[in-house]
Amino acid sequence: MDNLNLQQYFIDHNLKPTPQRLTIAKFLLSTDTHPTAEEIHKAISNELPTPISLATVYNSLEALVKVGIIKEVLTEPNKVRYDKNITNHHHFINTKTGEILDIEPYELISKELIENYLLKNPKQKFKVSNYHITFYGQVEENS
Amino acid sequence: MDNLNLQQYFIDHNLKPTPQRLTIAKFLLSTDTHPTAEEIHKAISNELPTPISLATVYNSLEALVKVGIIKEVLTEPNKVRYDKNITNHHHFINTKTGEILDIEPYELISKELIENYLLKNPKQKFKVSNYHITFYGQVEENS
DNA sequence: CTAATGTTTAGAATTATTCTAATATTAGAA
DNA sequence: TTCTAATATTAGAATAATTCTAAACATTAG
Repeated sequence: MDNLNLQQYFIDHNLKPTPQRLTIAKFLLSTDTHPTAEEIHKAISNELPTPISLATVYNSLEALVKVGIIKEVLTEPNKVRYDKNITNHHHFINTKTGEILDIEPYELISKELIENYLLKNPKQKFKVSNYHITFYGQVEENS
Repeated sequence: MDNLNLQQYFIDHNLKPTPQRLTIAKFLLSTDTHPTAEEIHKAISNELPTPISLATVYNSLEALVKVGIIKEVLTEPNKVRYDKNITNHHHFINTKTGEILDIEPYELISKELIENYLLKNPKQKFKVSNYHITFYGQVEENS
């Protein structure tokens, strides 16, 4: 999403396209990493004419989550990371480095399979609206 | 696991079976919920002759995680919940109530399926050692 | 231009957790 | 048993991440 579309997206979702929010959103959309609020704050602090406060980073992230442009990722205790969202997807955690990789949701499991699976659990009927898989393991780069 | 087996398990894992640790472990093994350290502290505080400190609850939980009797569950931002573990399993989060249900891992996805799936991601080779699914949705009790 | 509304800010407050260093308990040796 | 070394527990301080507060600022509608 480029700058102009981002502005439009904000307006369409009743969110004022302030420089702070735009900068944070642009930064997140430009990276494949999953930074914390602190990390975002550091990363963007020299991209704005005046320093941005950490509170604004938190406020903005909350707003961006609300309009569905980014997502929270919970992988470590007591730390929230943020992920440019748009699509639903899964995560692979490299157990050696802690790195988080996005995994696209090619049809891994069909909704039917999931609901049948959950039916084995005898006491309840589950209506699954969404699911998220965290894979743990190691990665070898292909040559 | 009963009291005696618990003691033995601790000893086998080089963990002194102190009253505090035993009480916390017994409490967790007796519930299907996924309480926080605070909640555990409250729940057990009158099961011991002298009051237990919150620091000990944290220390004990860390020790119990280390010996593999319980697991951390990360479902909400900035909150760690604990789960009697033993088996690998998944979680269903009731989006209405926030309740967390354990889902037994009947063979939902085979390891081969997972690794083939991840192969679609072109740049890397993944060695999956484990995976965890969080399902989100609603629950209807069966009559 | 002004009022109303919404946004950002610094710093205080809060929450969950970890650290510290003093005291108590434990398990094993004497 | 009693002693001792190692470990565990404790209260309270410290820290980390986040949220709150209330003042200042900016933007928009009239």
